[in-house]
Amino acid sequence: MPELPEVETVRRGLQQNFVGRKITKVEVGRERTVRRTSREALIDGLTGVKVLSATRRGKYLICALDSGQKLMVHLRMSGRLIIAKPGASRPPHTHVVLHLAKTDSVESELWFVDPRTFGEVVVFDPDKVKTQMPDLVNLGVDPLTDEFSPQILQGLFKNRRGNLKALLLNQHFVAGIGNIYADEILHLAKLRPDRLPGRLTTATLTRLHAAIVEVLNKAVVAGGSTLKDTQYVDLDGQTGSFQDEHRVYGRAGLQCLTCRKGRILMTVVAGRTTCYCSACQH
DNA sequence: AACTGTCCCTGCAAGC
DNA sequence: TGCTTGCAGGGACAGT
Repeated sequence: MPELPEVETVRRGLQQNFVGRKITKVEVGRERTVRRTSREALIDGLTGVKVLSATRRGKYLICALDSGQKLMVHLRMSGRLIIAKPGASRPPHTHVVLHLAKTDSVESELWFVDPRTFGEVVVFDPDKVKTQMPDLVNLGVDPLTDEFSPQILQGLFKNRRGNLKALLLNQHFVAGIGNIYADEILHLAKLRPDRLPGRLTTATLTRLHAAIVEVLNKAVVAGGSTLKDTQYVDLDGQTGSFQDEHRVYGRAGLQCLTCRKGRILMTVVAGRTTCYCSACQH
């Protein structure tokens, strides 16, 4: 499922294949994908417009447009952005198609494909972000920015109750961590998912901070994780390889690869399937 | 206020 | 074999 590393990989693809190009035509199939506004709003907002940049905040992709508006794409569970040649056969669940003007005499299309239809495509006015995109305003710190430090983490976790994993998954605190990377991060930091965030020492928080940065950066280098379930691929249709480096996710019942002593347990924490080592996570 | 549970949706896999 | 059932999960929202 697209989390920060997958979204960052897609962003890099957009940088290569989408930024600088002009959108000549917009097709919207399923209206649920544009539910925040409307089919007409997306078509009006994108037709004839040039793309200036592709940035990311947490799991949100944001492209600045020469109209002054911005394009937001969220892949949610099963969304994919694919660059394709005009006329290529579109996969099932291709809900939005952007036709791009020729560059170097090559025409192409950007497809938004999303079987589970949780994903979203929106054009919004940056001046009205508070009312049009409240979730974007309430987003926490992005862990791959310089702003993210052990001190910031300490401030966010201070006096927090609930459990550690739920806090990692809460996008209002740290933005971009989903279920897979939360489990991998907690394993690397040697912390149980049910630890109390407010009780962690400075040394432990420093270790957790380092684990967040390390896991996410390694996953970005690997091009994200592709699972059987959602078949995440990048803009060119390439799979990621970080699933080969997973140490706990999807390994329930197996021996721990890190300590070789414990077994990987599977429980439910914060309403999500959770895998951790019974021996080396405390 | 802060935390937990439910829902949205489809494809796939397990079980009868 | 062919059906039904359950599960996967990001984030909004309702409930406690």
